[in-house]
Amino acid sequence: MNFIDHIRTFFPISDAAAEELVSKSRLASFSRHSLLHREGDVCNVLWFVEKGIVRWYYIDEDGRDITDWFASENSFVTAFDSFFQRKPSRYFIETLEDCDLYSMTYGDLESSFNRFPEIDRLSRVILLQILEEQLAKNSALQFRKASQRYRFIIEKHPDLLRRVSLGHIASYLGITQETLSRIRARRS
Amino acid sequence: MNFIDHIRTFFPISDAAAEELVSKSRLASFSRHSLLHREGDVCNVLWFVEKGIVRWYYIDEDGRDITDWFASENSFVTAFDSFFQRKPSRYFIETLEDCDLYSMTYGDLESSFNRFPEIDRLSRVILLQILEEQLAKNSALQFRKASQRYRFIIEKHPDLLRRVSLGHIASYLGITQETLSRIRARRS
DNA sequence: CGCCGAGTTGAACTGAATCAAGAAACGTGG
DNA sequence: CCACGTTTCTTGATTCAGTTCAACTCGGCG
Repeated sequence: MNFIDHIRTFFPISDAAAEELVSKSRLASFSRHSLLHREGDVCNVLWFVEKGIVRWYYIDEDGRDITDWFASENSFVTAFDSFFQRKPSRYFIETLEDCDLYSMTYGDLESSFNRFPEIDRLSRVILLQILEEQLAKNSALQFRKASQRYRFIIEKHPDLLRRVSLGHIASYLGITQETLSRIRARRS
Repeated sequence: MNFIDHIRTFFPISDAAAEELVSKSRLASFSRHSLLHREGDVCNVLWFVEKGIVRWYYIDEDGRDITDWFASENSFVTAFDSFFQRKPSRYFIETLEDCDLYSMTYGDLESSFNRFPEIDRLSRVILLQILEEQLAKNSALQFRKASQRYRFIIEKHPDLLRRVSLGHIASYLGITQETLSRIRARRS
């Protein structure tokens, strides 16, 4: 599935603008455990996951590797704290499987913004989707106990359980791997 | 301070677009504990806090009232899960002090989008600010213990401690009021 | 065959929730 | 301006979920 088809499921983009986006993007393959973006860098690329899954994480004050987000097929990914605002990021992005990703540079997207106001609007819509998922994750984790957090994954992102290692999921949920393992054992 | 002045601190808006926004917005006063928006409604208004402080919260599955966000002077507020996407919200918004708020309806903003692409872009920039604060809050809370969460408030939002009741801050931090009270007692 | 990463299991410890009771602050009306 | 009720905050005792640390299992792979 091409990313234009995906966009059209939620945003009525014109053929001209679609053409523009396609001409500015290119498809590339990455083997698993490729580092797409590194903390401290200004992120210059917006990716769209055609196939595979990537992980978005940071290293906290205590040196722990904490997963903030996963993006699998039909998701846009970039260092959202960096890409649009052109400043160094605190996140890393890595592939967890072999991936096929469309990519687009900031410069190209910027010039598309100027020529097609609807692309500007599209980017707002995508940001809203991201924001909304963040809010949903927040309320699923804040103040909830481990078993409820696990249920969140089961209900909202069941595919992750099959594709991602337990340790990454545990840090995504804000619990330890051991606790997640025990919870999963209880209900099986 | 007018909201146009605030916008101009981070976005170079033209006089024409500024004029448009001013003409579409109006200033109103609300006494403390006014309910600006209710769960289940589609939020029709974007507010800008000229004076005062508002709280953004939801009721979770167990019936607990959980504060997700505070907005004080020079912040934009709306039900971000509802306003742009025109669907029912799961959040409430209420004033915590007597407030002066600029407001703008969705319809007016929508028509401004069409006439001024830069307003479209401005809204994207504002969304990014919101998203980034959410990300920062996430990483400040996820996996951190109560005393570290408290430090987050002290460092990033010290004014809140003076203006907002302890119970609201505790739920914002994802801990109980009793725990917050004890932490605060330890260091003072 | 033996190593290695990923997952499981166990035991001890601990931070925070819960429940319950008081103290302090606030504001409303007499 | 005081008195009362309400809300907000503090303090204490108990309980429990989840972390930590450590050992062990399992399956794949060189």
